[in-house]
Amino acid sequence: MFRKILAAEDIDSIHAAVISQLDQLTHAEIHQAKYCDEAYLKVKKALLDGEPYDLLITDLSFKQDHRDTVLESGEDLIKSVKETQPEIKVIAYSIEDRSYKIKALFEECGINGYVSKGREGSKELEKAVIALAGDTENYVPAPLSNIFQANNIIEIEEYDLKLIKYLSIGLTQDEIGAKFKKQGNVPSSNSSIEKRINKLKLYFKAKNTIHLISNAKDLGLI
Amino acid sequence: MFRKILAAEDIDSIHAAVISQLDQLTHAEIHQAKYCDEAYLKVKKALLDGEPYDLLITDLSFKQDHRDTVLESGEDLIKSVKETQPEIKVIAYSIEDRSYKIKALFEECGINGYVSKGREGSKELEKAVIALAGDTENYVPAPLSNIFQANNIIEIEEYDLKLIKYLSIGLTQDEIGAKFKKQGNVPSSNSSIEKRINKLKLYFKAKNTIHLISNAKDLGLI
DNA sequence: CATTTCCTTACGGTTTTCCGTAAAGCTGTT
DNA sequence: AACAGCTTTACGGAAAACCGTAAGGAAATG
Repeated sequence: MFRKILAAEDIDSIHAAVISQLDQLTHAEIHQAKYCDEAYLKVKKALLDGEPYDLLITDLSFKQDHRDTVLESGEDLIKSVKETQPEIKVIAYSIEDRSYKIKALFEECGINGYVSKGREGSKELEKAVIALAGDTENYVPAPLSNIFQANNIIEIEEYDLKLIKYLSIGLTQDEIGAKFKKQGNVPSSNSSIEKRINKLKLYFKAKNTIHLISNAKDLGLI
Repeated sequence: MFRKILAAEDIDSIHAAVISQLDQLTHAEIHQAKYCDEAYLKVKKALLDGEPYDLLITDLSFKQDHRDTVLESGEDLIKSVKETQPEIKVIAYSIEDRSYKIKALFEECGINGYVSKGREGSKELEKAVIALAGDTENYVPAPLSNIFQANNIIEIEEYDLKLIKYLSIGLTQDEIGAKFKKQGNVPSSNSSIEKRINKLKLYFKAKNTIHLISNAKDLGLI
């Protein structure tokens, strides 16, 4: 079983529930964080002190408040943590239930378990913790186990999502190209971006970019 | 203080936290519901039995699952409950933090208190419960108290709504003009439509039309 | 190593949007 | 009738998006 657990979550109600639950389930030392940055610093410090966490349970979305923050989302946090301490186990605990998003979490952020907040969230969380405490490498809840079957659903990648997001916040294709270049993200040429948007328009049966973004919003992609 | 409280919420973690909190705070009989329909039935039954609830605390969004449901959202639930038992106090407890949405909850659903889930959600909830238990009619958390000041009301007419809707389904400004002409809707010239879109962009602080539609969707206008 | 294939980039021409200015029309006042 | 104030319409140039075609490059195949 785990010895030292960090729970990152900004909604205090959930926080309280998760902690009391972990307390009953394990004998671990349980710490908490209400901000991504805070969580990251704790992970880092624990590692330096030679007493690293062996499990991180984190939400994905954190509200912004007055504080200046470096890490803005659970995804950012997970990536940073996994860079610092690759062997740590991470469970994402979020309201998110879109399978392609969850798939991306496993593939791009390297999470080891996903639990969807909901009517049976606590039970699922418990199962995930127990599974990962054993020798299970990745825990995917049963109803989602199909997400890794090859070509199942949409083939929208991180890149497309980013593109759509940038469009939706009012950036021009030029600006998006510049942004991608800065991020070292390819393809980044105006031409490619244009082409990609075109593909997306075909895919989503949109007449123009406005329509595309409108559809993407309806589908909950952004 | 309240004697009988119903808490409706689908995320079990939050549920547990809210209930244990209410338990400590009040001597009330506390019931729970994980579905809108379930909550509504409980309110109705309690009323018929002559032992009505005097406080309902509810989330706004409930996940869909296998069940067939009549009421699909917290708003629906609140409206139905207030019709059935107008004097019941209702606190909405949600992640929502857009002030115009919250304002609408007070004005259209008749809620008596709003608490935003977040880092201090529990404390706020406690304050709201205490305030409403006294003779306070409506409890609005301090950071939102400005939402009822007149001048931030949105002045969007039917015409603008139609315009935004047409844009969102991919029509060009030309096409929209033609459509308006056919409907005998003025103004219908390209120039006027252009100008109107411009005003809307200013109003919604949008950089371009894509951004405008994106914002309009976020605001729930369409 | 040559060839094929796929992806990225470049470019030119057309359409649509964007933006400012100005004319035309309508209304109410003096 | 003259005038001011407002809305609608018209128009022209700049910017951005749209669309097709083609060149350049990298990886894969034989």
